[in-house]
Amino acid sequence: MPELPEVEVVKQSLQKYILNKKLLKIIVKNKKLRFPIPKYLSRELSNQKIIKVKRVSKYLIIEFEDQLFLIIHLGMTGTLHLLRKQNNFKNTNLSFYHSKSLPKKHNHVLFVFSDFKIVFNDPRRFGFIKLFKNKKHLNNYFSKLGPDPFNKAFNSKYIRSYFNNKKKNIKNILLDQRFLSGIGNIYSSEILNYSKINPLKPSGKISKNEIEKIIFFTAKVLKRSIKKGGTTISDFYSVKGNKGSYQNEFRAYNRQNEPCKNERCSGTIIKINISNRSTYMCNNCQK
DNA sequence: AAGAGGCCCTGATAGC
DNA sequence: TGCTATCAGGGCCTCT
Repeated sequence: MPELPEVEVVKQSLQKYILNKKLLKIIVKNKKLRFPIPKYLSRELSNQKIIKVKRVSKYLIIEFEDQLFLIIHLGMTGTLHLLRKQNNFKNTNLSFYHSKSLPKKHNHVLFVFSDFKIVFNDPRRFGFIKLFKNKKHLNNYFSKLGPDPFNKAFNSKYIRSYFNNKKKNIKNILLDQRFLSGIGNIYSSEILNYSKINPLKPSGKISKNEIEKIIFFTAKVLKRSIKKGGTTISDFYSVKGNKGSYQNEFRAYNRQNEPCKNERCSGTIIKINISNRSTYMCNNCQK
């Protein structure tokens, strides 16, 4: 599910609550995720202070003191939820935790802080959590990823040399995290519709002008989506439980049989299948 | 060696 | 209040 904008939204909301806070402990309710959650996680991270919250590609990186780096990938359906502690019962010591959006099932991990908890929920279990004990191991893990779309390294020269005679179609290239990190199935369709490029076009045949469009619209689409709180199709929420609204601005994704929104285009959005994934494109202007 | 395809998993929805 | 098939935001692995 979550692509770069959604992970960025989660990062920004998460950071408000956990930055400079001490994690008391981690409770693992169900260790079965994409990779099993290691047993030593709570032991290593208990009573450690969080000094930085970052996003790299579709990964969240929570940095603790003493070179401990916790990586969270949300997979298709992973979400983080804030549970606030509230003391609303006068004359008693009773307290309860409140969340705006916490599902009842598939709450895998609880990160416990002094007056709130963060819950990692993931029905499909494609998400995962990893711990790296020094920066070298962390950097090594990310070394195969292509540039972030907002990084200057994602430029015309880099793209041209990467595309160099490649036969792989442009849609699959955009999804390839070794080329560019952070784009997924929704935003690849959006970017190619704005850029008026056929998703099946071999990347080696993409013109210099089209490369400029890809750079421009990638930044435009992703920034706009972050501004709108990401895309919520069914179950994406910020840590605070807010839904995104970028789905209201879709130009291609989920719009089959509807008119293309590009200026002076009378085409229709169609749904095609590329490598077993739905792809949306205009049958007129995406050449 | 690049590229295609299978697979991991649960839940929602459509059609019978 | 059935059953079955299909599809869903990702990415790793294997095979050719």
